[in-house]
Parts: sequence; structure tokens; C-alpha cells
Amino acid sequence: MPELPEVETTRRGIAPLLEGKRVKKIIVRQPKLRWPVPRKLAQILPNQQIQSISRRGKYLLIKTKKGHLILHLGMSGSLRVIPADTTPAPHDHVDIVLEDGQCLRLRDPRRFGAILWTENNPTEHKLLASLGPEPLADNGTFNGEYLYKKSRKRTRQVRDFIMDSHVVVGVGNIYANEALFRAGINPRRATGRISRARYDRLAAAIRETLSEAIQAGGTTLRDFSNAKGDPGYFQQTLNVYGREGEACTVCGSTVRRVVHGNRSIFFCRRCQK
DNA sequence: ATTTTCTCCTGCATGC
DNA sequence: TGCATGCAGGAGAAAA
Repeated sequence: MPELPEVETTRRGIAPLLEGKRVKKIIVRQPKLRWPVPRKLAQILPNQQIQSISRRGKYLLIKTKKGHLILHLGMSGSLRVIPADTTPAPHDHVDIVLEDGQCLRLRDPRRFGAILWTENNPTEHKLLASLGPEPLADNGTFNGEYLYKKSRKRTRQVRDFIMDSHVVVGVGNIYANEALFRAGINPRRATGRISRARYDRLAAAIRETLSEAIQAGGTTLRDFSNAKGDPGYFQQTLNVYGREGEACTVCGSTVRRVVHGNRSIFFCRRCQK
């Protein structure tokens, strides 16, 4: 269940296998994803050449001459490039078959993912237009100053704040918990009651956590796998997520779990204030 | 008093 | 049974 590192790992895996290739057809076994898979893709995609695969937040953008496919993996989605004649497994909902005999296959048991199409600039699509900055971009849009200014007079918990894609993209529950641990900030602290200096540390912690997770090929807790079907191994590096009752890797006190907004928060009371 | 912004909750579908 | 890597949409509250 992909956060930014898993989506980026997927992008890097599929891009060299898709770029420059021509689409033969699309096979939709189950059109009911988060939104219906557009039926017009059956007419649009054949013979379209794939020009590039990019990423905005957790969205993957597949560029063709006629427009962009917008893919989201939701909670349980994964993509692989495999021979097109491979027998589909349960929850293998969509194939984009290439003329070279391979196909891009989407598997998504929970069907919270999406496949959409736009003929316009994809960053202007309704779902992408109001997204926050890319945390790993080198353009100075994401830093402590940005988080500090965005958080003034706000009352919600900082864990929820950094998980909000309109604040910053790509940070889901695992990396939110991990980044807050690295920054020494209690996930339940109100956003408006965190200093500028601590936001500098948090922005850096988010960047470091995401970068290291990409280096590790993502985090595989249940079913994430890259384009070749291999798992990531960042889960071996997790300091707090999923470690309720275990010893803090820094101070040895017990890692706590509390549930907020239907999602678990993991943290160390001694290290995070 | 009305409009805008903010926060929080729900629902989606399946598996462990 | 409870819980799960996401997120749009909407209700209601708070601010402007």
C-alpha cells in the first residue's frame, strides 16, 4: 500500500519497460475501481506510443501523444510488467497489453486504486490541481518555513497534517510516524504549537525517511512488490511503525500505539515531545 | 449574516 | 473481531 517510496519504486521499475513501446489493447476484467475505468480507453489506447512515466505525489502519469493515463494504487494496488499471456490471478483487474508481447498488469484486491484519462495537462486535473509540494523536489517549495507558515493557527494533530496531500504529497501513515520519530515530535501535538526550528527538523526528517525508503525499494508489510514482483526491505529499518510494545531503538523505552482517526499512531513517549 | 476555511468522519472492498 | 500502506466528499464548526 503504496506511499511515495513504493510508487516511485514502481515507476522506476516499469518506466524502462514501457517507454517507447506501443500499446496493442487494454483488457479490463473489473472496471469497478474507485471510479469506473473509462470505457473509451478501448478506442483511445490501441497504437498509442508510451512516451514517458512520471509521478506526482502518489499518482503515476503515463504519457501518450493523445493524453495521459493517471494511475493511483490506493491501499492495495501493484503494477507489474509481465508476458501478456500470463494467466491472470484473482484481483488482476486491468492489463495494458503492448505490441512487444508484454503487458502492464494492475492488481488491486481492495479496489481503492484508479485508472483515469485526461487529454489536458494532467497537473490541472481535478485530483492533482490542489496537491501540496513534492517533498523530494529540489525547487525549494518544501521546507521547514513552508510547514511552519502553513501550520499557524491550525489545531489538528501534526501526524494528520503531514499525511494531508494538500499539505505535502506522498506521506502516508508509515512514513508520517517514522518521520515524526526522527524529528523527535509527538505525533499528537497540535500543528500550531510547533516551533519553526522543529519544522525545519521535520521537513528534513520527511525527506530523509522517504529517500532512504526509495533506496531500500520501499516498505513491504503485506503485499507491496515492485515491477518485477520483488518486495522492498525498508520495513527492516522502521523505528516505530508496527513496533507497539517493543523497545525504542534510541532510548529503550516501550513504543506506544494509540488509534486516532481510525489509524494507528506509533511513537516513543520519551523521544518525542 | 453570509461566505470561506478548517477539522473530522464516512465509505469504499478484501484479507489477515 | 479489529485492523489495514488512501483519499474524496460532505457535515458541521470555526473563522473571516
